[in-house]
Amino acid sequence: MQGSSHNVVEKDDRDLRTLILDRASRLLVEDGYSGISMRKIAQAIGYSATTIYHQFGSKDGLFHALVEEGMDRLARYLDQAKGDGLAALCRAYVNFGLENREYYEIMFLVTPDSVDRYPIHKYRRARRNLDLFAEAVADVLGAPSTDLQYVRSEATTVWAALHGIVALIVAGRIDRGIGEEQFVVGSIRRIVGAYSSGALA
Amino acid sequence: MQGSSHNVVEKDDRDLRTLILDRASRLLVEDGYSGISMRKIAQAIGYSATTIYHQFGSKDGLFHALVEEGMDRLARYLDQAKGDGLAALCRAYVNFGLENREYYEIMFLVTPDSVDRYPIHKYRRARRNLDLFAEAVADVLGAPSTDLQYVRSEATTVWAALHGIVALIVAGRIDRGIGEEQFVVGSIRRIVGAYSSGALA
DNA sequence: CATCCGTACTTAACACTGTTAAGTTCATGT
DNA sequence: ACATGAACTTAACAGTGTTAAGTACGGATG
Repeated sequence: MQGSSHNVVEKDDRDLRTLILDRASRLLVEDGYSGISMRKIAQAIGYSATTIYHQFGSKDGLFHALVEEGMDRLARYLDQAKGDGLAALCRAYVNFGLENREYYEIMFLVTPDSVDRYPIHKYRRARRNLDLFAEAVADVLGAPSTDLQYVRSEATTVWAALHGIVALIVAGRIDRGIGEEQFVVGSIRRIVGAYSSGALA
Repeated sequence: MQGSSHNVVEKDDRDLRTLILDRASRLLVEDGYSGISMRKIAQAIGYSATTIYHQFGSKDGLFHALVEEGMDRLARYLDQAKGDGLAALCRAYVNFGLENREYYEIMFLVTPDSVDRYPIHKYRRARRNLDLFAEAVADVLGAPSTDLQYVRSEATTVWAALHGIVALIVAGRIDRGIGEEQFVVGSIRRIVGAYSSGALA
């Protein structure tokens, strides 16, 4: 049924595509995810909403593209902290989340009902980001890089903890009596501590 | 402007109110948050949508009531594990999240754009739940119950880690190669470990 | 009895959303 | 000159939260 979209990406389409993405990104940052709509984006670029559909197929399509861009941004944060140890990597992750709240929202907070059929290949970026944590965790644990599954699981645990931190802060659910910076620093210290001091063999 | 709602809660209104809440809860569990709408709920109980507005003021009003109910459910889970140590409390939290995904979604995952002006008094329940963690953390740390602010902050760190676990699992973002149960158990062990083995004085 | 009044509820609309069928416009190739 | 197809638009559908206006009824008051 929906096989009508030819997925045409010719030379000139690139321009329109990036124009849409740029404006959408702008509006996303300004108004948050729930503040943007296909019509608003369309109006902002001077095209009709249907044009966006011709380019991205659906709002999810545009959504995915923005998520991808967010993953790249995150990767830049993490790459910069690469090699500086687990604590630095954790801090970089949290910094990304707090400094790019709207991107964090669409990347990890919003579930557009179609998260199940996310095109898997688009998650290579996400997995690569996780692998950065796996490396750092393996380092701290005195990695037997044989058991990759185990290291990945532990890296996911670290990621979950960090995600919890960012998610609660971004959602404004942390008690105001608790200083944000102190909370972040203290939490990361706990996370790293759980892996450093010979804990759990 | 919106001061027109008399907030009338007489005898008979209780029935209709709980009728709405029951059906809404049912639909929430069956269809998830995005699957319910005022009109659908109204149709399910044989009233017009406007009637729900007369009872709850807005979708957010109904939403808040459901969140409150969810907080009670969570409290029941946590109370059952009370006194059995931090690990048991953590496990109870995660179990609640995984066994009541739709409630967890509206409680901590969905941000209805008005999370800022949540009526604070409704968060007594939420804070009480957090206090249960504070107690358990204080126990494990060899509590100087003087520094309540510090204990609360550490309890929030634990909560954040647990929230991350549930959030990622519920959102289906954990790599399928990682066993859910093993992941949960391993993560909780790390969390408890971060506080038990004389870590961080 | 008749009138008023407020409660409980409904209908109908507004402005918005994502989405799509059915065009239209227009340059290009034959 | 004609056909093709790509690029783009208009107009609509079905749905959303929300609200103004109105109806029906029951009880109190003149």
